[in-house]
Amino acid sequence: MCAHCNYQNLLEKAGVEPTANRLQVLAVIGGNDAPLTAAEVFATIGRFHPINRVTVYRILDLLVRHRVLERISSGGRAAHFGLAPNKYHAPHPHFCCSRCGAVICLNPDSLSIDADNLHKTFAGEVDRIEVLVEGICRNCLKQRSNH
Amino acid sequence: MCAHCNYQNLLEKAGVEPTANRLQVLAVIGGNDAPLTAAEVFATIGRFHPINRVTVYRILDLLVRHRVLERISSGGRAAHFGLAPNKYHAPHPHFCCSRCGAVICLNPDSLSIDADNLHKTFAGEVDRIEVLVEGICRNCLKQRSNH
DNA sequence: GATGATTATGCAATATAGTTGCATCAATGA
DNA sequence: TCATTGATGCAACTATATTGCATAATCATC
Repeated sequence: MCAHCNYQNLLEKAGVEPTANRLQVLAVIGGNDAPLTAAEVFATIGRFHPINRVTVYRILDLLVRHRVLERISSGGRAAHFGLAPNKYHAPHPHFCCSRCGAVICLNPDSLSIDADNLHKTFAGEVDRIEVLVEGICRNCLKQRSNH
Repeated sequence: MCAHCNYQNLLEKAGVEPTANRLQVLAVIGGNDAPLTAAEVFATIGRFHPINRVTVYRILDLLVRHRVLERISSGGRAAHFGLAPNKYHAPHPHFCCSRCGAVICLNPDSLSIDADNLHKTFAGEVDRIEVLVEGICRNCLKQRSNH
């Protein structure tokens, strides 16, 4: 767990019951340095506690709606989930390897975005700006040069 | 068709045979002001020419690999496809309405990104930076205020 | 042209990711 | 204790995408 995050508190502040399953989901996601898919969360929890696949989907949905988690579009088919930005976690872009599919978090200040123009001119409501960097990851580059 | 794009040329320059199906796919996508899903491309072409669903998927894949099209992560489940940026089409962010799922193209200069830091420090290869703005579109805002 | 190789397409089956409907269980308040 | 609400489980289902293999079209060579 990150020193600043008490998962129980996070859930309560967001207005959702801190059930055992929800705490599990949050702990698994918070304990990883990269966003995870629903299937990964399910498999990880399932190694120690029985839980239903659908329950995982429902909890992920709920926590995204309550802004505890954020849903990250990964380039691939499955959505990834990470802790939502908050006081202690700055929003940051994600990298997605188009060869192996790995999704990793980038440093919050690796990119800077100026969205003034958007906010001034866009007629809808802007909730979130997601940045996805696509390319070939370090490992895949290495492998590619090995033949 | 956009004045600057001859689809036949686009395909030839990209090194792919300009078959009738490929031209169809490209024309449908190029003729729309917002990126389309595979299903939408399939349905649109299918109104006039018989084509197989799988063929559409394969053509989309091929054209993305050859950088004629770009795959846009839409927040929702289905990928969207638009013309890839080129001399005449600046890369631009996309907006995705979290209520109705609509995906629309934003003005290229509604956002400006500084990626120097990323390029200087990231150990992998960066091919593309995708920006997805999430929120509520104008129409949905209007509907929401109507009750 | 005819012939063989390569590429493109079609079709059926399958895989993957996510969703729905309904039953049950647990917690909460009257 | 009972009724109500919310959380979870389970099975079936939907949407999206992919695979394997057969056929058709195209291209290069004779």
